[in-house]
Amino acid sequence: MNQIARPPAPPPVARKSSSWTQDPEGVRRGILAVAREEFVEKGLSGARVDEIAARTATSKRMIYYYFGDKEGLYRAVLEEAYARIRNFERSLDLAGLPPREAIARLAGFTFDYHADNPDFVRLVMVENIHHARHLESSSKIGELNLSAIDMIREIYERGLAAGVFREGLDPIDIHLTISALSFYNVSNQASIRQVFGHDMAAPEARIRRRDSAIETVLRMICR
Amino acid sequence: MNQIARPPAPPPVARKSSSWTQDPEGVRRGILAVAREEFVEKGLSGARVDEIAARTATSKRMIYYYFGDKEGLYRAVLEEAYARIRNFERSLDLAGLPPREAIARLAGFTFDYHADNPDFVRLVMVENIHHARHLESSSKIGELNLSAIDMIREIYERGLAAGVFREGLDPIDIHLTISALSFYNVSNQASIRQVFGHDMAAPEARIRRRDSAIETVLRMICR
DNA sequence: GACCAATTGAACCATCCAGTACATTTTAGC
DNA sequence: GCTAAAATGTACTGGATGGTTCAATTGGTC
Repeated sequence: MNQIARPPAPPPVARKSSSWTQDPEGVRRGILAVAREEFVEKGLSGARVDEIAARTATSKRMIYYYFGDKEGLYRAVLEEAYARIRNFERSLDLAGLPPREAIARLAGFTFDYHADNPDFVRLVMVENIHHARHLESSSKIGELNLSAIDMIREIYERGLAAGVFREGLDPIDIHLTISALSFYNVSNQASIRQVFGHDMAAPEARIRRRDSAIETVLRMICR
Repeated sequence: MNQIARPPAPPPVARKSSSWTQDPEGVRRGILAVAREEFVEKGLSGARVDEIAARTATSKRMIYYYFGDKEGLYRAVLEEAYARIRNFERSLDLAGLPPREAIARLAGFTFDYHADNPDFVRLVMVENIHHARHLESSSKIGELNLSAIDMIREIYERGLAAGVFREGLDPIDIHLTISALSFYNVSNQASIRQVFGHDMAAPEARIRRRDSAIETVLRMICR
C-alpha cells in the first residue's frame, strides 16, 4: 500500500458529480494494489477473491470485469511487479563508474531493492512455488534478461580490461550470486528469525548484512 | 518420492496376515510421504486433504485420526523435514579437517543437500510465505540453531588461530551466505529458467554453480 | 472367547468460494 | 435528448473442501 506511487490520478476528462462517478483506471489500480497485498500475504491459492473485493472500493464484479478470473488478476499483479523491477534496473546508471565501484553499487542497489520491496520477493516466491507457470504464460519477461545480465557483462568486461577482475567468470553466475545474497534474507526472514532468533529486518542487521553481501561479491570477482 | 531414504521398515512386532492387517506406523508414514509431496507441490492452502487421502493407501478419516487437522498434518511434515536436515548436519564431521578444507566441505555439503532435497527447500519457502508460524508453534527447532552455527564458529575460530581466516566475521553471517548460495538456485529454479533460460538443475550448471559457491565462500572468509 | 482400546470404513454436512446472471447506471457520440 | 457501449451493483449458484458422525473391525489381554 505504501510502495505504490499513486499519482494524483489526473482525470483526463472532467469529473462529473453524481451518485456514481466512474473511474476505470483508478478502479483497476485500486484492485491491483489490494490484490498484490493479498497474494503476497496468502499466496495464489490462499488469497480469496471475496476478501480482495471486500478491501477494495469496488466489488467482486469489477475484478472479474477487468481481470477475467483469479489467475488473470494474479498475472496482472505479477507483471506489474516485474515491470517495476525492470524500471529499477534501467534506472541504474553504472556505465560511468570504474568497474569495481560499478559492481559494488549494483550489488548495493540490488540488495536495497529487495530489502525495500519484500512484496516483490514474496511474489517471486509464490510464483516459484507454482513453477513460474504464470511468468511463462504472461508477457515475455525476456527483456529483464537482457538488461540485468548485459549490464553485468559490460561492467565485467571493463573490469577485465582494466585488470581488476579475475578471468573466467560468467555474468549469469555473478548475477545469481548478487541475487541470492539479496533475496535470501528477505525471502527467509521469518524462518531465520524463528530458527536463529535474528531479525534481518532490523536496521543494524540489515546494514551489516548489506556490507557483507557487497564485500562478498567484490571478493568473488576481484583479482 | 526418491529422496526419502525409506529404510526397510523394520516391523518391531510381528506382522500378521488377515483381511485388514493393521499397521499404524506404516499408515502414518504413508500419509506423511504423500502429504509432503502435496504440500511441497501446492503449498499449505493449495494442497487438498481429499487429494492427499486419495493418493494414500488409506482414507481421509485416518489423516484426521492421526494428525487432527490439515495444519497438524502440515506441521508433522515440516517437523520431519527439519529433523532430517538436523540429522544431516550432525552427520558432518569436519572437526578433524584444517579450517579451510572444513569450510569448503561444509559449503559443498550444504549446497548438495539443498540441490538433492528440493522438497525441503520448497517446504521452507512455503513456511516462509506463512511467516514461519508453524515453526513457531511446533517443537522447538532451536537445536538446529546450535548445531549449525556452533559448527561454523568452531571452524572459524580454528581458522583465525591458524591465521588463514580474516577477522571480524560473524558465524551467523557465514551461515547465511552459505545458505543463500545453496538455497537460491533451488528455490528460484523455475523463475531463473523462465527469465534467463538457464536450467539450474542440469548437471553441468549445478556443478559449475557449486564450485562458484564454494569459491565465493572461501574468498569471503579467507585472509 | 470375551472384553476393551486402538484403528478403520463409508457416508455425510456445513461452509466456503470462484465465477455468473441480470439489471442498472454512466459516458460519449450524434 | 437519444442511443449504444462501457462500467457497475445485487443476488445467486454449483461444486469443492475441511471436517465429522456413527458404526464396524482388529489386536491384545485375561
